Amino acid sequence: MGETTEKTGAESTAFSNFIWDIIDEDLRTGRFDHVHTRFPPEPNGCLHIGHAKAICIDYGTAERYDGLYNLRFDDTNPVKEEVEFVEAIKEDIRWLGFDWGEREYYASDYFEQLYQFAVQLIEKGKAYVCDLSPEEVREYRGTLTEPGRNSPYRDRSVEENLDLFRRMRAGEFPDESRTLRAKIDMASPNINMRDPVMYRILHAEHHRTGDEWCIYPMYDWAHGQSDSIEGITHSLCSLEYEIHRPLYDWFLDELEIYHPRQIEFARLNLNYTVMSKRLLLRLVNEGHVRGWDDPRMPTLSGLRRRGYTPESIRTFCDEIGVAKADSVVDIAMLEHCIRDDLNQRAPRVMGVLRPLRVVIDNYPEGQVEDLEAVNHPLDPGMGTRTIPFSRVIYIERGDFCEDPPRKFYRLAPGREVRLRYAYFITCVDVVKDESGEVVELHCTYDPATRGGDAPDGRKVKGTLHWVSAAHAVTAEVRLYDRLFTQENPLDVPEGEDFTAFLNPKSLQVLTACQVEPGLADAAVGSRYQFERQGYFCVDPDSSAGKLVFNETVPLRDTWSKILKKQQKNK
RNA sequence: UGGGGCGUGGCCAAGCGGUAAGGCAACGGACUUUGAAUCCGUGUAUCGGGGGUUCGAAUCCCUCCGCCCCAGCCA
Repeated sequence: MGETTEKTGAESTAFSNFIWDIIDEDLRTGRFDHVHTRFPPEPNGCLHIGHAKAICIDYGTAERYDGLYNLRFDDTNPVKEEVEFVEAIKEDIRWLGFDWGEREYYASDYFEQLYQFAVQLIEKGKAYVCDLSPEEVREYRGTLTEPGRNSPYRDRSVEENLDLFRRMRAGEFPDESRTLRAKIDMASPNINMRDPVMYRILHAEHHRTGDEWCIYPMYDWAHGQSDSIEGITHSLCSLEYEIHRPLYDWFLDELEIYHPRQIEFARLNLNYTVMSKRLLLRLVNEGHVRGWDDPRMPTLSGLRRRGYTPESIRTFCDEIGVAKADSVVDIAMLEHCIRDDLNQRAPRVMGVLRPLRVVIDNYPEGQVEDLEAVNHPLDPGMGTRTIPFSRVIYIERGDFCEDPPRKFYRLAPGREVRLRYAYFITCVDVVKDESGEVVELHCTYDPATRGGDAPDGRKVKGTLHWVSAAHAVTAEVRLYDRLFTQENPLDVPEGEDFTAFLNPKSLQVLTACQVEPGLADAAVGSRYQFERQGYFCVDPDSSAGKLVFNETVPLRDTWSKILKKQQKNK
């Protein structure tokens, strides 16, 4: 992002993190003379914003040091992984703005090499075929406080192990009947070192290798060697792998192959949402959301559909920083990033979400005026447009109050306000239905205030957005709120489930919204600021004649704070 | 409980022995044809607690406390 390593002192301080400190040191001491990273997703689900953080760290670090980065799918478990996810993941990463070029790899590319590595370990007497059942393996492993016991198959001869392992590969044994295990130390205080499984038998079809294999490497056995094969210098990963590092070191050292340096950082947590593929999958499968790309989901596809820009997500990832402390980032930080980005780039339009009909009594029947409006008050380069004005318009229901509270400076009986880019109007009458609900307003306008300025210099406090009733386009607008009502949805009472905290009002659909006519042909994905309301994005559900908008994020709303304070003081 | 990590204002997070950056949030005010944006301003931070070393410690040592992770033939 325009950052170079030649920064001023202030900038380089602001952008430092402990990973870069380590890499600086590695480069200085000559441990490495370049930087090559990788992002290693498992294709078993969609990427979420937590992955975006990891990608920005992995790829951003490589960019910072003018190095390379790989994309490698950790596809070592055929029963969980699907091609659809590899495609979705690639799309998400590209959308985020990263290009891995030709360096797209798969752990499955290394299956044969990994097999040969395993044979090497067997030959060194460092791995053995174990016939213990899954339950027995668990029993033999011991507990956190008690050491494990050696497997009775631990001392098989090299020849027997070689033969058995070959036959495992040949498909002679059923699933779960045997495993290949590393011979390390069943008494290690680090449970990962208690003869971990390297291969398991899985008669399952793999999305890339088909039925070529019926034994598959465990992640722990595949990961470090994959990094080594690819010449990764800095293997950046999340904290939970820290305790696996001794195992990765052991494998690499026993194999005597190139040794990357692993550095662990804390994964991203956001309040009011969940960030695990398993839970996200449940939300999808149980129908709590409409899919992985539901705009309420923290998935990249969801955020994209919601209207988030890739730039805003990358800025967010930069701003939250990188550290080793577990933390929960306030969703307000993310919202700030998208507002900041959209404020600069989104053209402004007017759209009335909850229309209230207003008749301007003294405006000539049948007359239509084209009024000029700027597309972006901060960027004249974005040009202007015209908006039709006529005798009957719609304003926002919330912009009228019959008995206004203090400091309410919108429309009320007898009050004058400005219609943006149009005229000053004064409310002269309120029409209600039998139930007492306001259904229509009558106003008068001041012809001298065309464009929104009064020649006599009189001021109005309020400016309202509006739309001409005869010209407006009807649209559906989907308003979103946080998916969960509780900051930490996982902090559930006994017997409860995180779904208990699902926010019933996370989606609100408004079907009778009226937007300015220029929006009729808005392209799917285009983003706008509906003035005084928020940022909206055209949803793919839109079709010719049917516009659907997603609310990306509302504008900050000082008035609602004032109101809340007033009510509290009562 | 064994092991591995982590604890800096409400939330992130700099800091690496010389006397606590920045962002978000919050709260004032200015400005305003978006109650937006923008601009100004506002925090006594027990640097998890307690000892110690030092002229001087968030930074070094000791100790205690709290939180997270590991007992998948998941990744």
